[in-house]
Amino acid sequence: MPQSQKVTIKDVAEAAGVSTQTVSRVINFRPDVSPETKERVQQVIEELGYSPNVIARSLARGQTNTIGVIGWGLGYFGPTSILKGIEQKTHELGFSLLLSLIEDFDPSQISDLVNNLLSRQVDGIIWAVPGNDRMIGQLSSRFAHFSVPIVYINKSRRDTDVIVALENQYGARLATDHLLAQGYDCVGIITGPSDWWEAQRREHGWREAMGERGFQDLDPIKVVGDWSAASGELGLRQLLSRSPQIDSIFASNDQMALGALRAARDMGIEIPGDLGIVGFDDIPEAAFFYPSLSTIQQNAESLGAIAVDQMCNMIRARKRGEVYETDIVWVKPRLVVRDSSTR
Amino acid sequence: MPQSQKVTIKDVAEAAGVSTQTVSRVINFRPDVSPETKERVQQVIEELGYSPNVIARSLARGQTNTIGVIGWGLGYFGPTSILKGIEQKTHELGFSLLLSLIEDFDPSQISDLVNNLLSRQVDGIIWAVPGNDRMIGQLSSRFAHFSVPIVYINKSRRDTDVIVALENQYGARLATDHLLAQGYDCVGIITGPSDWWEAQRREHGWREAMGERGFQDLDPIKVVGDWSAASGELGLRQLLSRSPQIDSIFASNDQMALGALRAARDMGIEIPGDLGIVGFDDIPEAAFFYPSLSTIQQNAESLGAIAVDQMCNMIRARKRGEVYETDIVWVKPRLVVRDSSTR
DNA sequence: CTAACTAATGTTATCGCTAACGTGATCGAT
DNA sequence: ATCGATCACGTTAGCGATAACATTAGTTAG
Repeated sequence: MPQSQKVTIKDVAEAAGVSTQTVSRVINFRPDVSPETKERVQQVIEELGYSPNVIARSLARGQTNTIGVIGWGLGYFGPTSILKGIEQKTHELGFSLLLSLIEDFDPSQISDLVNNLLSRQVDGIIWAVPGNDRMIGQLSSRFAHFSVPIVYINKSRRDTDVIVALENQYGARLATDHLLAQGYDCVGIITGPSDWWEAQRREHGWREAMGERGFQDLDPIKVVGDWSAASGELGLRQLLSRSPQIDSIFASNDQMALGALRAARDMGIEIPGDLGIVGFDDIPEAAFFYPSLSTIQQNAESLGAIAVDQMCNMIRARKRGEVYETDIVWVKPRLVVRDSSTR
Repeated sequence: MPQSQKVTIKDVAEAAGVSTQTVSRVINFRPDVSPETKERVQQVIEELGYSPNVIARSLARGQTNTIGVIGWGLGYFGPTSILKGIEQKTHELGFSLLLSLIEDFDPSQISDLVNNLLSRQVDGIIWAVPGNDRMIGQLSSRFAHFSVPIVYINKSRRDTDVIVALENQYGARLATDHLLAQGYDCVGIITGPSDWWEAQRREHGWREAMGERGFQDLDPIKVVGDWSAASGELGLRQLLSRSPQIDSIFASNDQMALGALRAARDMGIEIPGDLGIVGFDDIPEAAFFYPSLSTIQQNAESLGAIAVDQMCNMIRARKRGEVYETDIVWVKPRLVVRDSSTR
């Protein structure tokens, strides 16, 4: 029968006829308690429905077992999956997760958020905001002197950081090479906003593949979207009116690919016959688009999980006074072939 | 130049030549500090880069300004939007958010999660797990004696709870009535799992509308899905082979509607000509399906925001020793008409 | 048989902050 | 002059736990 009002370690100690320290030893599984005392205390704990006040413990220990996450883009599949992975791993490792989401990239707001997390004494911070690179640059230097470890997900290399990142460039190569191998000749791109790291890397992979194929001036067969389906729809129209030789499209995410699919259909272009399309992300709906969408599958959840792992390593190292070697962990995406790119 | 290592209120007090209590007064905007002292202290705070330790404050005040959220279904549009709404409102009101996600409905795991949140001294808990009703019944009674307020999102009425819920039944009526008004005669349903509250309410709304239209035995024109596009695809096939008179479909969410769209196309059924379809949720992609999907739009973010508002009211009331009247807040969805249902 | 050790427990001080109460100074009203 | 307010602070005692040290038996070695 757990009580509704606060039972403290003191209450337990009194009821069991021992000191609070002994109770503390029991709940922390310290060795030097006699079996009888231990049992008695545990029984009292049970009876009183005691559970330790983690806040008080945090203050005494100087460690909260909490990590802060700064995220963006719930509503997009990738970021959401990353968050999911983070949450799972966090709990698995016995930490709690303090979540902050940002809407835009206002540096002062972000500063406030970080300070907020720090004053809540988080043991570490995971930066799970996909990358406006310029702005992250600013942050990085601000974060540099912080007292807690930081792990970044999907940001470009800088020297002093731990980063977990998807091989976006490799994924884009997979997509482009696949289209070329299918017999398409000219692969256009609908890319994400140009200051996003992810967009840059994906474009870079596409440029690489196309360059090797002998294409010189790639700008006419590229258009910039904003990750939305609407921008994909518009993008395809622009691309085809500008460069009719395009016979296939690599879209930097599945939403934009969906928009392109739609535009093609409205223009009477047959897919995959007249035009091949490959997306990026493998959102769950992709297999049910018509035609089903070939895409690059990224295991975003594992990105999040790895980030948490790294974080805990850093926390542990720091506690022991060691320095955790900064590192970058790469995660490979893979190609999923469906109907939209096979003729 | 903020320091990287801990500056405490004591350091500030010493540097400013006042007592810690005075510093405390300044940082808490208490009135009884002289302007000069206040300024001096603020300056020292600035210089030292002091920011209060929220953990210590929480312990002293007996309030953490943190709310715990138990969520499910990141990856589904509705639940994710709810979480987004919760996060926004939470920060707007100056609270922090401790996030726990569950995968399945294992009662003991859930008990652990809740206890975990409680031992972290959250000021309140928001239950944002869509509803397996039976299982929530069990929880409710366990939660009853807890010391913190709880707000449920989308659960059926019980006497002692505060609930924020979408009018699912009303939404389903909108969808069904719309199809009937468009001249479709027999509206079949692909519903969600039958122990989900949302699925039940949506089915109920459909039954009501169909009942008024004179339909007696509705079971043959109903099929149960699991919210996934795959189940929607399968569902439509089953439905049509069992009851060929069906000329339109209300799908309990947009993913299943997408699956149905796909099945229809594969079977050579023309939409909306031969078959009308309406979904539920209005996921961002819905407008770009082919044909674009008519659906019931729910403002899930506001559901989350309202829940947080309610929560804070309860917290405030409790602090003042008042009892917050338990209540249920209904949010109305609306119909969005697109191509899949207009002939 | 005593010094030295171990095992099992208790005491004290702190973690960083705030609530509650205490104090001296100033000031207008009686 | 005296009193009670008010102001502007300081002091003390926690919040609920843990770390570090102290203590008391009982055990072992020499």
